[in-house]
Amino acid sequence: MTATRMTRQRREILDALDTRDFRSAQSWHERLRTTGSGVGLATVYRALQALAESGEVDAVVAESGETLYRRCEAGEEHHHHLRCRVCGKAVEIDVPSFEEFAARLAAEHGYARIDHTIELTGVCPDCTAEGRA
Amino acid sequence: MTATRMTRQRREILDALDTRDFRSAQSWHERLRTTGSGVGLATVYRALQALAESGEVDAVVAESGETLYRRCEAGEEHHHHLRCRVCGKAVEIDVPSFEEFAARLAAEHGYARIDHTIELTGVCPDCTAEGRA
DNA sequence: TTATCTGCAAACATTTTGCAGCGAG
DNA sequence: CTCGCTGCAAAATGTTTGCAGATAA
Repeated sequence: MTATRMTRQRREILDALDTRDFRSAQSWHERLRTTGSGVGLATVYRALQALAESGEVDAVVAESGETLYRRCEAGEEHHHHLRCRVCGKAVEIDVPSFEEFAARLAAEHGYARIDHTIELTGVCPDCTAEGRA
Repeated sequence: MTATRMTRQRREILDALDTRDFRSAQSWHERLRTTGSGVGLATVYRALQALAESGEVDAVVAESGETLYRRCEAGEEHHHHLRCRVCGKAVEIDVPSFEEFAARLAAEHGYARIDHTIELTGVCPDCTAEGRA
């Protein structure tokens, strides 16, 4: 049996994740240190991985190859994001009928165990205003 | 002014790329060596980068964080892929009206300079048959 | 008690860069 | 002749792992 211990570090990470931004493991770690926590980087990586696996956080791979994490809404199901390339802020969007479309397409080509990723990126209103892009 | 010289290495890389598979830079490099070419790994990275920038190859980021490259059809426009998670084989697909959908959505949220990535993955018929997944 | 978690440092994998020499134009 | 390209090896990045000690349950 695999348990999951709620350690101080784990709690701190969960707390820090309580924002709507997608950030890299390193970024979260930095934020934690700033906030006074002494969590180790490896621990952050391990925790985020575990959380992603159990579905408590979303993970997306950026163009740079970094993996970005963000807290999921509780009980949330499959969804997609529109993320700002500059500040990382993301809004959740609804892609109606896409699941269905993907399934049909997959069947057509004989592919099994289909999965899909839709990444929408742009520059959010704030960043546009500040000319940061 | 920036020129682009057609060297032996560049030609070899372009030739090797003449297949429909998405592969990592390292994988293409390995293939080149097998084929008898002595191109250096750094050169392959630099060439693929340049080619991706000029639109001659497609680049996608895998879940592992690796960047995968594939030759583009000449004059091809925006399109998407259904890629096999096991062998990497990809078929091109058409996602009707998605561009339009993305644009509308972006406007709704005030996001500018929208871009999107749709990655469909699955296990292709061959790999399913061979129980490789 | 004891299996899991933690921190650290070392190991890894992928990609980038510095530099001296080569060679396309 | 020039300036971009190449190979090599070193460096940078992002992430993972081994291990001994700490600690939830």
